Amino acid sequence: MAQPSSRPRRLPRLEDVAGLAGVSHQTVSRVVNNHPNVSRETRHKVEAAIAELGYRRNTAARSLVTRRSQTIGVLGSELSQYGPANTLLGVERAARDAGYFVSVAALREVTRDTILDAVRHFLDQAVDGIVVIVPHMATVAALAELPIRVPVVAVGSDGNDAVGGVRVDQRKGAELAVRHLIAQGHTRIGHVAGPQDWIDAVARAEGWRSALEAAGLEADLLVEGDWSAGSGYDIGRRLAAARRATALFVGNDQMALGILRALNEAGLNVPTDISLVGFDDQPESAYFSPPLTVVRQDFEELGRRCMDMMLAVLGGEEGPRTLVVEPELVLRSSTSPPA
Amino acid sequence: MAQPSSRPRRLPRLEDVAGLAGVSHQTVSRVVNNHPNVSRETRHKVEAAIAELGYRRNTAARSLVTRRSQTIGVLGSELSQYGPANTLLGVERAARDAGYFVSVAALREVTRDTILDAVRHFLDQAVDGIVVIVPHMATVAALAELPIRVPVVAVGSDGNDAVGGVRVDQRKGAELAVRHLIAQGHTRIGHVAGPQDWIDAVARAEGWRSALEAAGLEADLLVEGDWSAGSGYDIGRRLAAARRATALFVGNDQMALGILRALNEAGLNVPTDISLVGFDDQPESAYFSPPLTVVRQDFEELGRRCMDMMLAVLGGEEGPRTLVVEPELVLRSSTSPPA
DNA sequence: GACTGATTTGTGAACGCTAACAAGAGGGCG
DNA sequence: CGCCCTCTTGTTAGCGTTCACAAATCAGTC
Repeated sequence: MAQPSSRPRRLPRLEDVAGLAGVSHQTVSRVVNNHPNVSRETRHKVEAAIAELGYRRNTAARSLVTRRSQTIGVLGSELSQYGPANTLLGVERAARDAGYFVSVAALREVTRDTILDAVRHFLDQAVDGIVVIVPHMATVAALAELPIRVPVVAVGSDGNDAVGGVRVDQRKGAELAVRHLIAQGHTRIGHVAGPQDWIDAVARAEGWRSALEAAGLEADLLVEGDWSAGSGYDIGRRLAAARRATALFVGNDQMALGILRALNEAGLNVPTDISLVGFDDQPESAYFSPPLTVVRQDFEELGRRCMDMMLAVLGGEEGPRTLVVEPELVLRSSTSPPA
Repeated sequence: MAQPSSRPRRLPRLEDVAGLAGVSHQTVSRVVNNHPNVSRETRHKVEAAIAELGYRRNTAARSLVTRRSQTIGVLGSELSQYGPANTLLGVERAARDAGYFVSVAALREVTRDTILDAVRHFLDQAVDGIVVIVPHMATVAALAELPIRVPVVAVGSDGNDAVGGVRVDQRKGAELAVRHLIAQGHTRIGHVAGPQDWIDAVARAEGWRSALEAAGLEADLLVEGDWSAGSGYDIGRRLAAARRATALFVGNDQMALGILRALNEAGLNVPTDISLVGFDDQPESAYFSPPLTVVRQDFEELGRRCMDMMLAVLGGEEGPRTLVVEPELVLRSSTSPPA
């Protein structure tokens, strides 16, 4: 329990444990690595010595010889936003549970160069795999460009033979939202999209379009924002003046908040005058005025799945290279039949 | 430029570069580490060889001998929230700029055990330092408990000789908010606090109290939430019914959102019936209905400062062990003189 | 009781790097 | 010319693991 009075100047190593247990360093190594061929008795002796000395194996020495670092690199952008942040958390949890370290590189700006730079950073660290949470179109292209020697799993992308993909079915989510509005009797349904260099933004716009077309409705009211509440506000003001739609499918919750604010200022009521559906379901959305009907995606689950796929690849499994998570429609009070 | 047709099976090492440049491996090492005593000519030869082979130094081998891993561990909780997430980003940026890797461990639950577990995780990785973004009271105590051999900087804590501290002056932020309300003529100013096992929550409550007392006003209306919009909503409903205060200083923006929703439902107007000040200033707060007056804290700057302090300590500097960042009051339309 | 095969343990050599020291080259000066 | 000093380069020995192999032990069998 108590610390030994004089602290040794170096951390104990295999050799020290071996000496105390009266075995060779190799035997200790076998115990530490759970090799089968160690007698019960020896194992106990060694474990006792390990406990007594507080031995922990040296990661650097280990990776030097195994050429594996037990580290997963997570390359992310917009990591302060609800979605990416929770995906990161999911990855971290699954990784640490599996005995991996998680190294993070955040991109402030997403360009070919910043991506390559971050990947180099990870390769310098000799990560065993890279999880990419950079939902831009540019990402996949940039990744394909450089000969990475380690497995890569990219969130939001479709998998291919070089890069695994785990994503939420954005298109389906969009269809859920739009079909709900159609079912309520809306016929003029607009879409406030995210920037079209984002994979998800494109997929959501496609889902919006396909759902409308399937119902024989016109898909002609699309405006592009930048995901921020501010851009939602600006768009909301314009839409309030035009009043062409009775319902809006909005690319994310933040823009929906800005739109809500603009409509409110313009004296329009949600949902009576205009219905609104958001996307993501951050915890706050349930407390907007009015509470926002949304398409929910489970980001943490997404992150966990990424890591599952990564572990499978690292384990040499041949499994699927792409994995799709289902979104879910959550009804609240920002939608109602048109007046 | 082009890849050599047959890719070597191993990555090049010092020896390979040395062979190509016609020098010893040690000279190459000197070039790589920017040692001064290398002739200009040799340096050029070596650099050319490095470039030709695409040599990158092996981190594991390097840390094995230097006993330094060039890695900073970031221990965080609530990392999906705006504040902690941005602090992490600040740390990451500063760390990567300084040539460090950033390893993350996220706590799902903050207890003595989970903290110790994560610290052990980092020590196994032989991190050079640990940045702690776990704004709970329990943190400092838990950290003090175990003999960590590396520098620790904790966000939100006051520094002591064992642990460096970088924090925003929460108390001052609270005072700014409350003084603003007092200046507008409010005399019944309540506080919706965060959980009192959070360092910041306590400091904000203290600031609220001290500002009121300094003005000779009663500090008797304090309710405790859990930071979430949901708890803000519940509290808001109760306060709307009681109507004891004409202004509320709210512990964070999310709770303010919930309160806004509750007051709205109750038919009360903000700011006419009740003024509201939030804390943090997440980007959305400017688009609440009405836009929220807040105390802003610069989380990314906070993270950068953490890393600055860490680098100073790692560099052997004796500098200050505690660092305070100033908050700022941002006026929007959720505050006005009482009716 | 020697032979076979499996199980358990030990030995030596990497892994790729840096630190410490040694050696060689060159310059200034008496 | 010889001495000392500085600058540059090379040599050797670890750092703490794991891997490949060798050796020792233990049964079981004829």
